[in-house]
Amino acid sequence: MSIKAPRGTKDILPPESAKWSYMEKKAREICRRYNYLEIKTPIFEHTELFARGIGEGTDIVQKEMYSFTDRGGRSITLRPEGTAPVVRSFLEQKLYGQALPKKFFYFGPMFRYERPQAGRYRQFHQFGVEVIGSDEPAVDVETIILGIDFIEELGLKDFFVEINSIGCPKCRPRYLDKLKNYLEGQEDFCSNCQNRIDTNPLRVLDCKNPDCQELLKQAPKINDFLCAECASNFSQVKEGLDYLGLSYREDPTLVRGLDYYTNTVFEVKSNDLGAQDAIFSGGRYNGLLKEIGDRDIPATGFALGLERLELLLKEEAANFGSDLEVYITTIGEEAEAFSISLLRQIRAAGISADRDYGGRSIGSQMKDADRKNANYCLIIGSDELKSQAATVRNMQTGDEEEVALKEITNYLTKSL
RNA sequence: GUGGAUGUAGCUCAGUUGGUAAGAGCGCAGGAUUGUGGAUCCUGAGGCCGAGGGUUCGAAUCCCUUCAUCCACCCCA
Repeated sequence: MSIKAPRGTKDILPPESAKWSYMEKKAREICRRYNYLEIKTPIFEHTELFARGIGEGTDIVQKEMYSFTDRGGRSITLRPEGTAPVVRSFLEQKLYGQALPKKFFYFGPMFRYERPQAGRYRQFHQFGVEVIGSDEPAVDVETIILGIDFIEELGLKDFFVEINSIGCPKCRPRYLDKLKNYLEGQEDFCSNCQNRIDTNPLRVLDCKNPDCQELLKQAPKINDFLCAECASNFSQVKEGLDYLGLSYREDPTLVRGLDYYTNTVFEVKSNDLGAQDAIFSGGRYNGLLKEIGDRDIPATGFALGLERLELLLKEEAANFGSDLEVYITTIGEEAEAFSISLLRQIRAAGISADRDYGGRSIGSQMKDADRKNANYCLIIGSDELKSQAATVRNMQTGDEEEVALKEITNYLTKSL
């Protein structure tokens, strides 16, 4: 094999693909219950959308984007995340003229140029929700609990929620000043952190270096600097989560890698993943619509990594495949020819049915039926053609019964 | 982008100091059972030993390069 899938991409084959269908089906069902409607946006956008939306200084924009120049000389980027495109669409289609907020969900592939690792791919898939046009803490709470419902109904138990508020453009600068002052007074931060003190001091907070973490214990906490509005907003979010009985950890060092966040940010992590342990995360991005479209409209949402979720669903793979209901084995050419119309008739009745195409021995056909986990085998040979009946074999019990051909779909429908 | 580990049959893996070493199990195909699956037994197909180059009389084995995978860092979904 000379041509392989590009680095960081992968094929999703049966039976694994059944798990993906199941995850998507479940997500759609939850969204229906919460009255979130699907939005589909292009897989590529103008590079500028992400540069401005996500932030020029972020890792995503600086080193992770799949960007190229198209034949018309435009700079195009394969979307690295879903929020900026949804916001672009909202603004372009002038949805702000409708009753707000608008509640959307989306599915689809995202692209980031990174070294692949457990739970991290260059093409990966996200399920996300966005609520545009409300500043109510109740909306933040709703998106979080929607995501929690989703993963809980898929059977996940071993996860935890971390939340924080990173304030707004009114109160954050005051905090950043204080933080910067403190950080500059320390000598012993790692080189990475040293660089960030100037470029993005907030990001110093989530450095994983234990020495840095130690130094950060004394650092000023943003919670002490939130303006009255942000503080009230944050406590209402926490109150909402309390009402719902959702336990969470407040983590004052939780900040996000994307520039557009304001107020509430959160991450939901698993204990069963490797270093890439975030299942879904998000928060409020009240500044993004202004940044992209000069309209001051608040919004909030999250994105969930489907590959990571799928890793956590690995063990129950067997539950997601569906068995074949009927397998037709034939003996002789006449029976084989006849089975074509019988198959269609059975399939038309809504029953899944298949056959062997190799003209093989009855034994081989039965073996194939067994491998496909068929519930019933129909045996059609010259005897059956003569009597216009089929031998129906229950593959679990081995019991066999003669059933008239014109009764066959009724019989199968009742038995299955 | 940085560091470490690993690439041998469809899958999981053996392969000794470089020298009859291209192997096993599972899976697949056929048969024992030509009209009956699962168990057992028999037979068979399937490999450029990741790729390229080098050292050597001789390379799956040693060296270099490259590609890929896994893990960690960075960062995130």
